[in-house]
Amino acid sequence: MTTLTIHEAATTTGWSPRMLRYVEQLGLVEAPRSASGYRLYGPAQLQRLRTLRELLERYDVELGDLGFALRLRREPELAGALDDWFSSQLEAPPQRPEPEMPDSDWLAFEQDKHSQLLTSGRQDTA
Amino acid sequence: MTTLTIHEAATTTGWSPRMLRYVEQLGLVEAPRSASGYRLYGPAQLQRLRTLRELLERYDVELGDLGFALRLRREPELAGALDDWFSSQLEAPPQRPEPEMPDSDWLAFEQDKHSQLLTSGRQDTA
DNA sequence: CGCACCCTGACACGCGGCTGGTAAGGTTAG
DNA sequence: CTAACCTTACCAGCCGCGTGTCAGGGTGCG
Repeated sequence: MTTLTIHEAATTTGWSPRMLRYVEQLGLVEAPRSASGYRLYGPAQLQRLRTLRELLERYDVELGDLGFALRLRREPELAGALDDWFSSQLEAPPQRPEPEMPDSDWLAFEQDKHSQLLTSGRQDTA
Repeated sequence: MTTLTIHEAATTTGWSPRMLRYVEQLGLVEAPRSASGYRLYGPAQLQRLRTLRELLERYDVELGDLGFALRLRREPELAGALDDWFSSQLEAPPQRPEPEMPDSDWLAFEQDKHSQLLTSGRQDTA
């Protein structure tokens, strides 16, 4: 069995147990649990924790940023809305149709749907 | 000339002049300047500011998050690194449909999957 | 000319994220 | 049984974000 307890995982990855739980709470590295609820860190989780650390210092990003990036992946509509908003800044002409973009078809669909939602200016909510 | 000064733009978009400068500092909405340095808000900027506001409240994101999203668009290397990291284990735990499964079983399943990811997923700076 | 606006920079302040620590209780192994 | 772990939940200090405000100086227009 190549799984470590949270304390062991902490010492070998340079995080604190507290932060391991926090990182899990952010949804970034979730350790499987034993039958009684103990977190079990396997090689995959350890590797992920180390690369996470690497990411943070190499690019000077914060856990919260990664949490947001995660959210973008879990909420395509949000990602689409942002895509749309950012693209409205570029003076480039309507370059909507992508020639080679297989996996993002469904995403493009979402974007369109929500861009219309957003640009249909309704700010009367009070 | 359909440009507004920062104070006018503020009152018509619901931001404060202070926040307009802050938003610009984050790189989110940059207004062109007059010869003497005054910010000139045109229809495009005003629309962008309103949509930004809409984004923030509709999806409950923060300006800092948007700043990070902007950074992702300006630093493809960072975006790639995140892509890489997330793809090494991205599943949706809250959506796992299995009703009840012995802990040890799905634990083994997870670990197996992750080991495979690790051994085969040699990310050679893709 | 004067007033009202703009600029940048700086300080202030509340709130919430990050991180540690601790308490109360369950689990594992000797 | 005991000791050393683990769990969750809470409280506390630090710090940065969001925001207001002020100071010192420039601009535009009646």
